[in-house]
Amino acid sequence: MADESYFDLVYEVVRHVPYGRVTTYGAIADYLALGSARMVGWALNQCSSGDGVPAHRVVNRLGELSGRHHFNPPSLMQHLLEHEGIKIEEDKVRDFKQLFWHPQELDLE
DNA sequence: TGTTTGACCACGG
DNA sequence: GCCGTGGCCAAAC
Repeated sequence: MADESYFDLVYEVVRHVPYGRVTTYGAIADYLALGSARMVGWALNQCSSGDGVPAHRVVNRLGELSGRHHFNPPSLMQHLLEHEGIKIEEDKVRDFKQLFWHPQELDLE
C-alpha cells in the first residue's frame, strides 16, 4: 500500500466514477497527467487485482466496450452497464457523450 | 537484455 | 472523413 503504483491511481479514479456514468481511458490519463491512456488499459487489465473496481464503467473514447472481452463472461460488462441504466447499442454506450464523466468534475461536484 | 505488444489517444496528411 | 505515425509506460517473451 505504501507504494502507490500507477495502477492504484487508476483504480482510485475509476472507483470514484458515479453510478450510471462512464469515463474514458484518456480522461483518466488526462486527470492523472501521468503516463498515457495505454497505461490505464494495462491497469484495468489487472482489474482482477483491484478490489471493487468498476472497470465496466471505463470505455474507450468512442464509448465502445473495448475491454468487454477481458471480462468474464465478456457480456458481463454490458450487463453491468445496462443494470446501471446505461443503454448499450452495438457494444457501444448510447448517449455516451451525455453519460461521459470526467474525473475533473469531482471538484465541481 | 532487447523487442513486442497492450482494454489507447491525439495529430497530421 | 479516413489512414498512418508517434507517444507513453509496463509486463511478457
